[in-house]
Amino acid sequence: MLVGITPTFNYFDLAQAHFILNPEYRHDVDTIVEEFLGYKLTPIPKGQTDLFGQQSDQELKTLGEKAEAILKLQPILQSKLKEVDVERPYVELDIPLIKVLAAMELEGVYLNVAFYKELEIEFTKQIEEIEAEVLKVSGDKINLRSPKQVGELLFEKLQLPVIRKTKTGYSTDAEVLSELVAMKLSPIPEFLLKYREIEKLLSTYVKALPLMVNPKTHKIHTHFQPSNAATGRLSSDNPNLQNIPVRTENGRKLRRGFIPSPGRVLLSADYSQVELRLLAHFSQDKNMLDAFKHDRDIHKQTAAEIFDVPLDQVTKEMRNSAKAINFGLMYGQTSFGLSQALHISQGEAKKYITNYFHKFSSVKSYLDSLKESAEQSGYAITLFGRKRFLPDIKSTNRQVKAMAERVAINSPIQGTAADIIKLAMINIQRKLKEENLQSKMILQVHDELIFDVVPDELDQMKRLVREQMEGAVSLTTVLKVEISSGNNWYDLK
DNA sequence: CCCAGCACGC
DNA sequence: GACGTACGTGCTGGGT
Repeated sequence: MLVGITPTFNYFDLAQAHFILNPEYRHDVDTIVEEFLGYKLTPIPKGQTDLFGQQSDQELKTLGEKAEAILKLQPILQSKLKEVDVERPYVELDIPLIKVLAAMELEGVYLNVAFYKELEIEFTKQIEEIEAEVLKVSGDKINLRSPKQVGELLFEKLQLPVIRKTKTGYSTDAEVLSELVAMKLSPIPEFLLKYREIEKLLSTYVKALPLMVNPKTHKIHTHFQPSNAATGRLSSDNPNLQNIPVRTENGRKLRRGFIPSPGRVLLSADYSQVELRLLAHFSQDKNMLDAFKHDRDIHKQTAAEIFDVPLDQVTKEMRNSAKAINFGLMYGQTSFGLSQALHISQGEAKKYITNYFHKFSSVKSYLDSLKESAEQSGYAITLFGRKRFLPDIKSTNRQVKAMAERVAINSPIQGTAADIIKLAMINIQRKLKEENLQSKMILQVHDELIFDVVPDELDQMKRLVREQMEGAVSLTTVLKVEISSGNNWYDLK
């Protein structure tokens, strides 16, 4: 499509078929040929991948061999899809999504480069100020980007207490630094936290993104990878537009640089609590279904249940604890993990979890059933029949088995959410064409879609997008979508 | 060139 | 006694 070739027939996609068959593997032609045909392709020499340049006879032969292999593989993989009973996600989701993703990539998104240049100056100044402050206190000049040198400064020179070690030395991550800040033994840890925040923003986003603007289109064209995440999610790279900061105010500012086409506006639509709603649907837990039915604050509702207080007596701390439990549920979190997240004792965390499962007993039995079914069948499966094979679920190594059990819990939930938004994207793209709309879908961030919208179409777009996202599937719980529009990504909140 | 450590998102 | 929450991408430093 990027070179002007648009397939209009029902095409076969080798990588995607292989991804559906076994999402954890690599999906390049060479690997698949070895796996299914049992021989090795002649390697294509570096720098000879330009299909439209001059080719020597040897190069043509090598390329021909590859094309022949793909042709041979098609019927083999297609019957395998049938045999493994995974045709549905292939035919209904992943194949129709390919053209949608190509259109989104080609469309791209505008970046306000001048704004990023200003941010670069501002952040660079801050970095230099922090470097000067640290130098003032510590005496010698070190590279603050080096965890090794930072560790030596904190734990040898300054003799601060070692909180945790890594494989290679002292741990200096944000959690460690925060603990050191709380001890008030030195001003340095606080400086380091600030330094890390700003340096991350500078190196990964502020300096990097302007370099990714295409000189012809003046837009950023991310690549959506449809076969990189084992749960069926998409990933985004070159650049990754699925991890643009939002948590800190400094970081969130970067979203002001993502702007609509001239004369247009951005529109975002995100699924509210989609994974917890899926958990409610799958488990059929009365308490949870009821909370969503009345569109209550799910974390507050959970807190009221586990702390056994009326809704209006739920404190911020109680809600926060409940939120951590809800979050951890879907990942198979342990009492240790929860205790770390909430800064409480492991015994206390264990009580929270026990109490949760007492009140939400169907959730407990559902999560147990996921483990049992994975052990029995050998795979985890989504609502649309996407499978993820889990051989480790039978491991005698407890740690390995425990990891597989967490995957057995998480994959059906995360994967079903991915299936649902894929279906919504396919349907939205079809509707945009049917209704002859000029607005474009440009980004997907797992539970959120972003559109570049013609102002005259705004009301129609809001209605269409909500309808397609909320109506993608019919569940015991309703799916809820939150919509907003604005003149840049920051304002979509 | 690769790995470790770290940090950003959902 | 160790382990300890899913899925990703990408930066820098440091050793080979």
